Amino acid sequence: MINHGQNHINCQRCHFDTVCSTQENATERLLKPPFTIKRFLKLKAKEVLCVPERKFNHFYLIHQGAIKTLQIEANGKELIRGFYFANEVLGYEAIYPGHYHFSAQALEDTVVCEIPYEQFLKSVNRKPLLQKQALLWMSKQINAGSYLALSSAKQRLAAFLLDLSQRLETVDQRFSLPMSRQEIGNYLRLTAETVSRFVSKFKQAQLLQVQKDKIQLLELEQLQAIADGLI
Amino acid sequence: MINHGQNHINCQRCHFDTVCSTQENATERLLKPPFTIKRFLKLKAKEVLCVPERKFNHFYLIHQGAIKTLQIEANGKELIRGFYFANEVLGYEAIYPGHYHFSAQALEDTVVCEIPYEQFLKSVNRKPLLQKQALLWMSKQINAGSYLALSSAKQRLAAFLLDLSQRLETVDQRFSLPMSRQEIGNYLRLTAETVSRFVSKFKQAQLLQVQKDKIQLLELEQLQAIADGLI
DNA sequence: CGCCGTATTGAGCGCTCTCAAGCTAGGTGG
DNA sequence: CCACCTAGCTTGAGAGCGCTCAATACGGCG
Repeated sequence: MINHGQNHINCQRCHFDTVCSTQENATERLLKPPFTIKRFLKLKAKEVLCVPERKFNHFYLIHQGAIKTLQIEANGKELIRGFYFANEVLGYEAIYPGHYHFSAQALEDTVVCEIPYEQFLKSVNRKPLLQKQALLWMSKQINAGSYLALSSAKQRLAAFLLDLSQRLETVDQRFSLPMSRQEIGNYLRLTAETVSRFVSKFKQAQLLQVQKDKIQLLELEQLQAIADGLI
Repeated sequence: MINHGQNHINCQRCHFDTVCSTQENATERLLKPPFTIKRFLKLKAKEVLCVPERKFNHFYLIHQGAIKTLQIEANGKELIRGFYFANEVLGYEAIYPGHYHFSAQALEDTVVCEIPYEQFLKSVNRKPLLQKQALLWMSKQINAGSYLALSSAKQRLAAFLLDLSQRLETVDQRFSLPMSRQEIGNYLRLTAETVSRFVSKFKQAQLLQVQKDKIQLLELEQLQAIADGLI
């Protein structure tokens, strides 16, 4: 089950710091009704955060862990729409339809912060800087996963790995893949076998080291060249 | 060359009506410096609206016509990122990087309205409703072209045609394709030949009528079923 | 009418998928 | 401690979808 609580959370780098009651001074807090603006949810691996058709009311900021969003196609296939990691926000895509049209599921033990949209809107109206920030985040989201348009499996996989290594803010490009080969393939429109084959080829070419979910990118420039279709 | 002017433009359905000087009353106008908030640009077919690396300062609302955005990949291939039609806005994706990372080119004779971003931000701060609208539009943009993730050529093409027929607000699903087969393919990650082949197959199956760029969708449900991977 | 760019259609190839058989690592129970 | 089990990963062989290359048809325009 989802565990609510606020202990041991580091809010220092949160996008929503200016929305957040913990960041506001006493005067501001007195002007507002006595509710908690944010709420933490602790999810175990594989736990579901939201389901399709659920009304959109909240953003979810990932504090720790990883989330995947997915749709079930009419033909029954699972289609992964995105991965979300620490300091990223889930929910912008649900504003327009007014409901989530995807499921969101934790890939590993994860802590998210639930931010009421209405509260966010009110906060935005009082804070021009937050307004500007919100447009920036959403603009960033529009550009997310643009490498999915690349034509070959090799290109998309190389671009995906480079993207991960950036977003996970790794040291030495060393990180754990929180998702399975099947999930990577599903996201990149490839089969798990094809993902596995190209990971092996990259390993053989000494562009990376990999052992199950432990991976380290070694030759960033070459991987980038592959993503760019130059190799 | 780009022709500036404001004659014969219908602003009734514009997203930005509340930003627009022509919509504001005299009192509001007196409070502001004497500049034109919006400016119309008339583009001939194939004319370029913006180029990569140009600093982002403006949204472009398409009043009439059609625009494509494209990038040149490192390997020299043209990659079409999106099509924009009447009443759609180009530019949200450039907020975050701070510059356009694509070219935008008119597919046919086109009229766009240039809206300064800074002006837009100021307007947003005074108008909570516009604020809410802006988030809606950007959210919509995040979801745009989601059918590009579909796995087969047939699915993507069917979804594309259905998308066009909606966005062009056609009568009887009858419309003109403003882009070439090559451009469709380029957007859908297919070759022009593959596009042509499947258009022919759809025609043969009497799902649509087509003659060069004139097209009429006949069997929407069947096309949708194809897009859904059910056929 | 002839020219040229675009669209169509065909034949063969190659990349990615499908299906299937090992392999590995982690967990369980004797 | 090890045999066993299971889920996910790897690797191989063959098939099929979409690409490449090429020939032909169409249509707009000078």
